[in-house]
Amino acid sequence: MFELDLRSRAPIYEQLVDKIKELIINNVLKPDEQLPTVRVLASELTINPNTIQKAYRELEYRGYVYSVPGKGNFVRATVPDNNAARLQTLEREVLKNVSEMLYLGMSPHDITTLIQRSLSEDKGGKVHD
Amino acid sequence: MFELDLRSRAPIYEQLVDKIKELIINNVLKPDEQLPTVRVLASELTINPNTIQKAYRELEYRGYVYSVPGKGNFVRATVPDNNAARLQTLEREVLKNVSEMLYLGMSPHDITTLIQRSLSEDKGGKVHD
DNA sequence: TGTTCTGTACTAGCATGCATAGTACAGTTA
DNA sequence: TAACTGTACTATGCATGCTAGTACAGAACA
Repeated sequence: MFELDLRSRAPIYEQLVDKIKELIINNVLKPDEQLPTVRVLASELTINPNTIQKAYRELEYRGYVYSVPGKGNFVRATVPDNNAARLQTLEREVLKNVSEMLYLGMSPHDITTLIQRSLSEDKGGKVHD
Repeated sequence: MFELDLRSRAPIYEQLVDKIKELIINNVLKPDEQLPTVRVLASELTINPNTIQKAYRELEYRGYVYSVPGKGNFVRATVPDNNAARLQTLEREVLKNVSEMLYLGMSPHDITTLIQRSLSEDKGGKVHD
């Protein structure tokens, strides 16, 4: 399903959360689609099932996944609702990154191009199909 | 000088690195300006001097600071030179953040406005004549 | 019904890393 | 010389990530 960097400083469960969240955002994992079971994914990635479960619980807490005991974990159709705080964090992050890009010598024009490209390349759930 | 979040999951020395780097990028700390000494900053923030030193060493390794034994730590005038890899990381990060902003319902127009605003608000740490 | 899948909830142990305290030494400056 | 500076150690306490192992309840199905 994806790769992990076991040598990274970032905890495995957090890498899992990040990658799965990304797949959901980019509509690779569709709403109500079942995720791999805890045990299956654990044996595929050769890590401990507890680590997978920790990632799934975190994803559920953040509103990206719901779990049905006895059945499995599934992609939530609705977008998490505390957008305001999250959006504010994202904005700050982007501003900081843009500042550093300028500091490192990237031109405002190239930065604008980068953003426009990402806006038109949106893989979002509403387009395609 | 700044505040720390002792309850954060992020290590103190890493918060220090991040904040000082930000001050340098935004030209609040000018080139060749002396940073607070290890011991002074430690007592101001009521943390251990070793933690400050760890942050300063990290900043030196990343090219933002140089240290003169017996004198102190100073802001480096030149921009770090392995820009390519760092810029690539920043680009990926920005693309990911923009994707999530779209997913959370922010409009492309608002995102564009945000970026343009940050580009014109540049505090010009480095002028690339 | 019984089997096997699913999620969930524990305990325990190990390794790693952060932060601390403490001590020490060399270079710089007044 | 005295009082700064950075730097380099050791040792300790503590939190956390990850693992192993065990156990139990709900769901699906032959």
